[in-house]
Amino acid sequence: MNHTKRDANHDPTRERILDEAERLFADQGYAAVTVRQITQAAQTNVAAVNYHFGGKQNLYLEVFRQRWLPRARRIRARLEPLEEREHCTPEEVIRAIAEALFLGFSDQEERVRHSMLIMREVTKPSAAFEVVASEAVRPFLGLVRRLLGKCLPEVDEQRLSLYCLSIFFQVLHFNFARNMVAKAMNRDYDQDFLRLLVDHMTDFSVHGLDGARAREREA
Amino acid sequence: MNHTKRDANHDPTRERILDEAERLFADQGYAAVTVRQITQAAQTNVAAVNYHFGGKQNLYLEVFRQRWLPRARRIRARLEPLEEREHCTPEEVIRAIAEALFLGFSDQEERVRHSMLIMREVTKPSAAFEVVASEAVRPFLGLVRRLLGKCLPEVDEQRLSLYCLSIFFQVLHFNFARNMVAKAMNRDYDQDFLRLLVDHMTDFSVHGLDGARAREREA
DNA sequence: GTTTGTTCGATACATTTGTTTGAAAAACTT
DNA sequence: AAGTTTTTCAAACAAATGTATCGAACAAAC
Repeated sequence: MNHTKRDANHDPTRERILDEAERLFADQGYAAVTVRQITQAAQTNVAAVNYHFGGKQNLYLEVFRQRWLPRARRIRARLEPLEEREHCTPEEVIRAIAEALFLGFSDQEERVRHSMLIMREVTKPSAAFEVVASEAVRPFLGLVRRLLGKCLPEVDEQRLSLYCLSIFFQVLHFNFARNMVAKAMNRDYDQDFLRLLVDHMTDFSVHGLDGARAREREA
Repeated sequence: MNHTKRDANHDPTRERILDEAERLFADQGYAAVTVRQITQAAQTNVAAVNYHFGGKQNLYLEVFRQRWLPRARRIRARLEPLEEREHCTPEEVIRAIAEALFLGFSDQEERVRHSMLIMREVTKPSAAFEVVASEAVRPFLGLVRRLLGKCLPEVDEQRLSLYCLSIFFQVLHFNFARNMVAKAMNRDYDQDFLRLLVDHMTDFSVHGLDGARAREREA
């Protein structure tokens, strides 16, 4: 009855399991991770997963609900100030997106973990996909769309969506394919490189929109 | 005599296993697929995988060697005519890339399968990654770089690499995240939509390069 | 101190996993 | 047609997997 430790958010074991589970799931994917790996990393017993989460599958979902989604909301919140402004340029919007998704994490490891989990869900949707799509991806893309739409009022719906996707995909991809990028660029993925990526992304995408703006001027 | 199996050259057990294995691995990932699923789909015995390939891991590698790589080479071959031409515009290069990666497959299912396999290797590199990277990705990016470099002779190395990656990532992503795209665009991923994507990709990326061209003119 | 509810951990359990085996069947060679 | 090699299959194997059980440890309430 009493909420002694029932405030699940402060149960150390539960928290440790969530942390390690997120790390391992991001790193290896759902099927490749075993409950024993998780509990061993969290320095507890095999049964702990079933006790606290009722099974492996539910633990996976809980990772998204309690770890991934809050972070996604935090990232999105960085873009909301732009929405209140009366006017902003495409460059400002795109740079804000790039900065949010490249630099909006507390460290590199968190950024990679976050990107990996979403990429895995896109690659092989599970029950978590619905949650992620409706609670994070759709609102985020919607926000981006509104922001861009405000700058480019004459661009038609479909084209606008494509621009949003092109921008979003580039950032996502530069985040998650960092091994390939590091190899292709022959560079470390350090903070400086991330800043370079923000600049590149912004430059490339702002000009990418020029087609739309030219079309707009004609109309 | 009843040689229903041996004489049909496209029906030998080995080929069927490779086909079904590729389909399943692309669909679910290495760890999530069981040998029994594969052999059942290929209408043969569990032992067949070990007899023909020496194990699950090696079958996975063989899928890349015998199915994925040849297809990747075929795709790349579509770009090679451009290299022989004395001069070509960025638009021609980018459109050729988009067309190769969007329309260069015999059907939609093959395109999706192909994209999924590479994305999975990027997400979680296995022994196959080295093969894919050195035999397909590196040569492809190298070719794209040479083609773009020919059009934009004054752009520095690093920037050129970033442009190549931005272009490559967009196509890859539009290919593999088709569920998300279809949902965001509220459209089917049919042939018409692919052609629309080619146009968008080309338009967006050609303008994306304008920053580089402007910088080039200044120099 | 006793009770009561919660957390934890060693162990057990039933499945499922990839792989092996040995013999039958088929295909090929002579 | 007989002999040899290659291929297929059912069954078995050990290891690993997710989950369930049950009692000990613990903390708070009485």
